[in-house]
Amino acid sequence: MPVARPEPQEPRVIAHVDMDCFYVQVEQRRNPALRGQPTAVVQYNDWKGGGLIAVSYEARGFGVKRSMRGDEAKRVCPGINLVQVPVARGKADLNLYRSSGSEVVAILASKGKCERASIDEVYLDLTEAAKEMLLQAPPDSLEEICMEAAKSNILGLSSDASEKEKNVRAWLCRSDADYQDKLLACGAIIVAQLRIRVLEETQFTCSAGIAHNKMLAKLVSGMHKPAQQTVVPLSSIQDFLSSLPVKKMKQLGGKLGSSLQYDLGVETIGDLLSFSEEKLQEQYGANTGTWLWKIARGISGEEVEDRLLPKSHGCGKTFPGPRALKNNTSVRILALPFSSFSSKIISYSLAAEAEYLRGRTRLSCMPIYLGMKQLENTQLSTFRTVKGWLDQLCEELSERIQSDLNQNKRIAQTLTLHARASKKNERDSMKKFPSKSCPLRYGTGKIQEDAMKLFESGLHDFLESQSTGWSITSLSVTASKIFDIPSGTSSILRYIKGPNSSAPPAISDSSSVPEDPSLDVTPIHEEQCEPSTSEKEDNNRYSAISTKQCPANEEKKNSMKSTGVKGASSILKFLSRDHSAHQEKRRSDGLICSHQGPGSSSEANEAERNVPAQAAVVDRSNSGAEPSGSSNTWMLNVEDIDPAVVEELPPEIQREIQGWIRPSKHPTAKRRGSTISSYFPPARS
DNA sequence: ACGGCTCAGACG
DNA sequence: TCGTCTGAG
Repeated sequence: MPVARPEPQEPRVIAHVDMDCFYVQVEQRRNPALRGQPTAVVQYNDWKGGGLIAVSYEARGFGVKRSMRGDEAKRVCPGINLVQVPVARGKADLNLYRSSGSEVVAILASKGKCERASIDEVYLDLTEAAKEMLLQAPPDSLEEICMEAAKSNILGLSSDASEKEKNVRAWLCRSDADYQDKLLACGAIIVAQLRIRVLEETQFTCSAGIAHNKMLAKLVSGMHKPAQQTVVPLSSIQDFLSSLPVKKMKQLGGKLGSSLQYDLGVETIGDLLSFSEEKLQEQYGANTGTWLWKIARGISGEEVEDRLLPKSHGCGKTFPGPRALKNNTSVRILALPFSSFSSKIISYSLAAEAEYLRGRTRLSCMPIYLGMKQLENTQLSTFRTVKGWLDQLCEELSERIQSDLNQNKRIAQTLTLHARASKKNERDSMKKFPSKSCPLRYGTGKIQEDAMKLFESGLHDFLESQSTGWSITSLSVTASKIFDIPSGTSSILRYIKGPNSSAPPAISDSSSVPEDPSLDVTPIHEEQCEPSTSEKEDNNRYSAISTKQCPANEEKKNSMKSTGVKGASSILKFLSRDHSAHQEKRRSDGLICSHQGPGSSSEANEAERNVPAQAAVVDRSNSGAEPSGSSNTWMLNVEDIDPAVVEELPPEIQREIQGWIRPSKHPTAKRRGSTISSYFPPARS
């Protein structure tokens, strides 16, 4: 539900910039032959020509619409070019569009506060820039208003055909306008210039709205498309809103808007004016009521956030209808001679059969025994299918958070799994599959492992001790709670490496050791992708400690003393717990609730939930040297830090490491002694 | 059995 | 806090 924000007293200049059929433009830039042609971007071409997700304006002229199928589009526009979105790991891959969007954001962020609102939209707060212009070079002093600005659409300005551009110039230069509209005029000129820069530097066109708040800017940015901008002068607001259908207002496109129509008889925003704030609050609660009252008057206090990057990364795929992940996709029928389901027909998956034929599955797993055995078997098989997809999704997610780490120095702290599932022939089939989350550990393999555990946990809750006939219709994994890594983190590195890297490592007994070029660091891809999927060129080159390859503790200490410690990788490796111990710990402390059979008690489970386990150590020492702003980053989970090793470090270093640790808020999470058990605190006070 | 895949934010 | 729900594009 929307909520009202206190509005700033000072007038603001806000712009909303919206790329024109963005995915199409990205494809047109990649293949210029598509320019000027009716074109649409589709995903999943196999079923009815795929679904359209972007349509060029030429194609729109033929009546092609978003959310037509490809076949349908061909019907109304036989000449249309259908471009498929890239596919990777069996799913749509939007990275091309994401990175193209970033190009645009980088330009638009140059003139003021910039908020990335979606892959192809931003809000700008141009207040300061507009004030500046009004002081330094007001529109009426400019001998020539830039062409693009003169092509603006001014809401409420009489748009007589040939005179329009002249009128617009006049409006932009009006010396008798009130202050706020003068600011808007400056904003319009700035936005026009920005849009030209975007076109020049990216070849993309965009449209924009310029107004005093986000709501109005957003409302008009799409009013004149493509490649145009629209300004909302103060005097035009009431007329504009009064005739605006409620459903057009952002946040009112869904149930709330419908409720306004059907429960209050409100058809336009203007109709809202006849309701008192109290009445609206009574109907929709204090927050939403006030919000409604205000938006009816063009008031919106929402600030433009200073944020160029997304707050979360998610990867998902749906498995609609017959493609649902289930144990009986291809039906084999087997009548059981004796079982509790003796009269029933049980199906099992082709995958399980194939496994059996390959000799990978033991006979006892095949459905020749009792009903229960058989159920286990079919579930195992479904798990395998789910795991396969989950692994794919996690692989993509891992890649995305790693490049976020390298390029933006941000760490995600929470991993969430969501699924949709349905039960066959169950009365309670309305029940939803619960989402589950846990602390996020970096590394493809770890993410895959944790995601699968989360899935099992969710499935357990979903099934509630029944276990037949379930299927999965969607899967997604999300990384969220993303924080900037604080700068000045690794004094430990400087300390250990010495003031400059030529100095001997202070921590080592042997005083002079040649600098080791981090050979012992294992790239995480190699570490964790056993079936070696097509390894792409690592332009996101990050490295992580491989716990697998850590020697045992004693050995580690010795190697530390004898060879010295060189570089972040060695240090992190040194700090980390050895792999088998780590595994034991995980099993006993249970970062994620492990699957519990029906009837097993849940109190232990309760105590082990939500144990923070994420930490990071980042070597930013060379980040200044990297021109791209991307530098190698080493990660270490705090749970992998060996407290015994830490104890041997100098006190100030110990203190620093302790500083990474935040006490668990969960008193039930019992720890032994000084076990490091918490996670790296986010960057801020 | 079809709009798929993302994102953000509010609420309890 | 986590999980659910709404809404947007």
